[in-house]
Amino acid sequence: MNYWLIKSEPSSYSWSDLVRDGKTVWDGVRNYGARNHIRSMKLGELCLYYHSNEGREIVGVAKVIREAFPDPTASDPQWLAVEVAPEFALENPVTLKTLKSIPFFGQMDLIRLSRLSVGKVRAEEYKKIIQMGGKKKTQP
DNA sequence: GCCAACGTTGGC
DNA sequence: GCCAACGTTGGC
Repeated sequence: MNYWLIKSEPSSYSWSDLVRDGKTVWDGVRNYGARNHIRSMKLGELCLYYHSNEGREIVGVAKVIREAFPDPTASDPQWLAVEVAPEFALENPVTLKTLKSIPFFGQMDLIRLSRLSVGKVRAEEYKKIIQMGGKKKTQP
């Protein structure tokens, strides 16, 4: 079981958009590192959902409901997409600032490679973030 | 709005 | 194959 972190600017597609839609195709990734991560995503694996630029915080967790397939928005079939659905929201979003202030999280892709749109998350990191944020029971 | 980090492109 | 120029992303 792997854990991931997927980034989106709320102005283009926010967590609440995902909740409203029930699921979405995670497309538009045009970076080799991120693409490799998408390729390793397995059905049922969980992704921290991070809002970049506005908010700069992890707001919820999404689940992979379809494994990698050619990105329908790309003309080149090498680019891949997955499909994700909302799993649960966080009671208290965990901000980038908080993560940066705790040395434990210093190894995260999110911190080290700030431009990577799909990053890997260690199980311990995932657990701690959920602990800190708290599962929201009424969502989605 | 600025700038650092990083990826991509193109000239040589 | 190197490297400068340029574009994009994302934090601040």
